[in-house]
Amino acid sequence: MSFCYTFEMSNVRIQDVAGHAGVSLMTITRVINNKGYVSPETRERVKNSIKALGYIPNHMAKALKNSKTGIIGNVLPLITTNQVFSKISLSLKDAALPYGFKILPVYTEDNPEGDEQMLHELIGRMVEGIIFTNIVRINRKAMQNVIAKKIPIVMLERPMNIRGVDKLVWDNIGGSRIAGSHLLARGHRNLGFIGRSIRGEQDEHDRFEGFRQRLLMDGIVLEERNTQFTGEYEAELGYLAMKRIVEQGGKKRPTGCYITSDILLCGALQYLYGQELKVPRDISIVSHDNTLSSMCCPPITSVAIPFEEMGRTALSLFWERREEKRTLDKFITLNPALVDRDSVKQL
Amino acid sequence: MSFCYTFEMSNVRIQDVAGHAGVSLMTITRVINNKGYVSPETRERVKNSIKALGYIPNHMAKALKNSKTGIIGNVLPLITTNQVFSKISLSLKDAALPYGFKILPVYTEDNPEGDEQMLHELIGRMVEGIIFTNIVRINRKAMQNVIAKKIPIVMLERPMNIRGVDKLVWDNIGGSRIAGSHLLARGHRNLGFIGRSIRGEQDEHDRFEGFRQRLLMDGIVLEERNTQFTGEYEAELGYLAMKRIVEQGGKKRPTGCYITSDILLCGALQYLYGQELKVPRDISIVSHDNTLSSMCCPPITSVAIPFEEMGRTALSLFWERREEKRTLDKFITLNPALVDRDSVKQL
DNA sequence: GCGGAATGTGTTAGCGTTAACACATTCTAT
DNA sequence: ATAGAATGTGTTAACGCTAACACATTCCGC
Repeated sequence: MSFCYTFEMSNVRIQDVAGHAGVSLMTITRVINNKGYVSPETRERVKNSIKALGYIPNHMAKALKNSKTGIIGNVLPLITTNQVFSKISLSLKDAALPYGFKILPVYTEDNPEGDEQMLHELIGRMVEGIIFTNIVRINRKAMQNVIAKKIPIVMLERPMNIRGVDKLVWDNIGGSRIAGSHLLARGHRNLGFIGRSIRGEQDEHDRFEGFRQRLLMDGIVLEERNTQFTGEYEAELGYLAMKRIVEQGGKKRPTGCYITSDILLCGALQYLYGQELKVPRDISIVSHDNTLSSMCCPPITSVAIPFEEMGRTALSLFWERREEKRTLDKFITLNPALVDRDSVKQL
Repeated sequence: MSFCYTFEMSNVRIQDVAGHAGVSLMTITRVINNKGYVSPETRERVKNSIKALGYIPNHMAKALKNSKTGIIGNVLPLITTNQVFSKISLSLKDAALPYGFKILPVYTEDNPEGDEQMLHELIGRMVEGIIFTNIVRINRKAMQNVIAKKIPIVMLERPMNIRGVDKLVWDNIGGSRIAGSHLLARGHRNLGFIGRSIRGEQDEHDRFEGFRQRLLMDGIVLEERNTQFTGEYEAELGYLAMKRIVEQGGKKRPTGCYITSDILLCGALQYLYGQELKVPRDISIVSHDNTLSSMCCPPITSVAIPFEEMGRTALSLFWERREEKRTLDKFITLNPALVDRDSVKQL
């Protein structure tokens, strides 16, 4: 009689707890949600019943009843080699915590139908906000349907041109300018550039333009043979790009080079390693992203993406629209900073 | 009258579609779920109404009604530098697709209370299975509560010793033996080892033991000064470990070295780079994980974790327990394979 | 021409939860 | 003493969906 077994029913409902504690189910809700009046004794009894039965609240039922899930969807491309995405996702998760929200990552399939399905997936799960990471080309109509539902939306890094959403990017032009300044400040005049593409997304275009323009400010023109566009972020393409720059340069090869992605950087360094060219002895290098650059041989000076600030800002944008009913779109640009790892030689 | 506006109500319910199409709501369900008889004309009309109203099924309500969510929880540690976890998570996602399941990643907080909360979170979301990645020390009682609910559970990489769950690991002993064999086959006799710890998790212990034993088979004893345990997977610690091995070895420093993690590898390579020691000219290296090793300078021969197979096997274990009502626990060990990148010199 | 199957649609109840209201009882201020 | 607030608990209906059942109508074989 006084033995207290833990009954492990497969599904303990509030109703069951109510029966066990000898009260109505509303009292249980009140204890769980800390709402309304419950006498201390009853509260204690209910708490014991909850423990005894191993009751676990059912989020689905709660969500259905309250139209609240406490979930923000995070749409991101599925790439494990590029840590940029996972770092952003992580920063979002951390930033969401104080607001009492959870981040639900979902991956783009990179086709218009998949987009629509993914958005339906999110809406169907009753997310209360959506944060898009690095998504450019999402089905426009599907997006507008979501916006019409008044769900706060934040677009990170590569926002699409659409109204009713907030945009948050870091300053790729500024970051690349900093990279250029750093190389110039240490006396480099003959410079190279390895990036993904100019005919691509805005961010990559900006990284090229920022660097080019900074050089121009000092009257330096980026030579065509020292400018390599790879088309994709792949180590192998970085390797080939650096190979071309070195081979085509001959004696006149650049003394310094800016590489717009740590993935490309890795490949480029592999080529240099094979050629017995040392950094920064034989060539100075600055990269962008600051993800893998700390792990490279040698560690590379890199333009750091402000991940934490990104997460925090994204969530405050979400919150403003949600709680403060802001309807005006915001477009925020964060400033990157250089992490110096001495991969640029003083000439 | 014939104009067809797209009404963007914030919440279109089946009921609304039913009203629009002039049928009862059951007919709508039948069309959506492709169940039961619906005449072609009615079906067409319903489909049009669904489109016109922009109806999106509510997963929460569905889940509540059907006790089915189509979601498998994936518990994993939150580390962005180590790609092992994200690669496993990705392989699970891909493997889950043909079964019609989605993977919901949740992160461990690394404290017993957090564990319990996280499990409650998953149960509350009505996941139909849980896959633990690299989780050793989870609140035992909380785990048993979950097992009692008959939710299929698979533990990957570092399974805890508990009944009622399936375990899936890769052969760390075998993998390290392969690493040893590779170095021995190319004539190396004076060998080094850099790993995390022997007093730690089983997997790291196995990686050490496998390597040590393979060497012993050829009568080679791993010298203590050539054996470095770092305690954590951090690049800096790999750097220091390699530094010690090289400095303490002097002229007798090892000709080859096995490093049990790509993170440690990166640090070790940075030290070698700084000392003008080239791989494999001055020292040969084999690593474990095959994540960053392809990005290193130079690319490093590595024991590859069979990520895809891991995902597929994990899901078939889940499926067996679920559909085929298997109750006997399974413990499966997968075999790693060496990816040769010529970072070991023939002596 | 009639029983049984196939076809097509509707009604009811309930998944687990909680807001809104209702109803007691006790306390407080005048 | 008594209105009104504070305290404590219960009842009802609904969130959006679908299984189970009910009820038509048409078709087919003998």
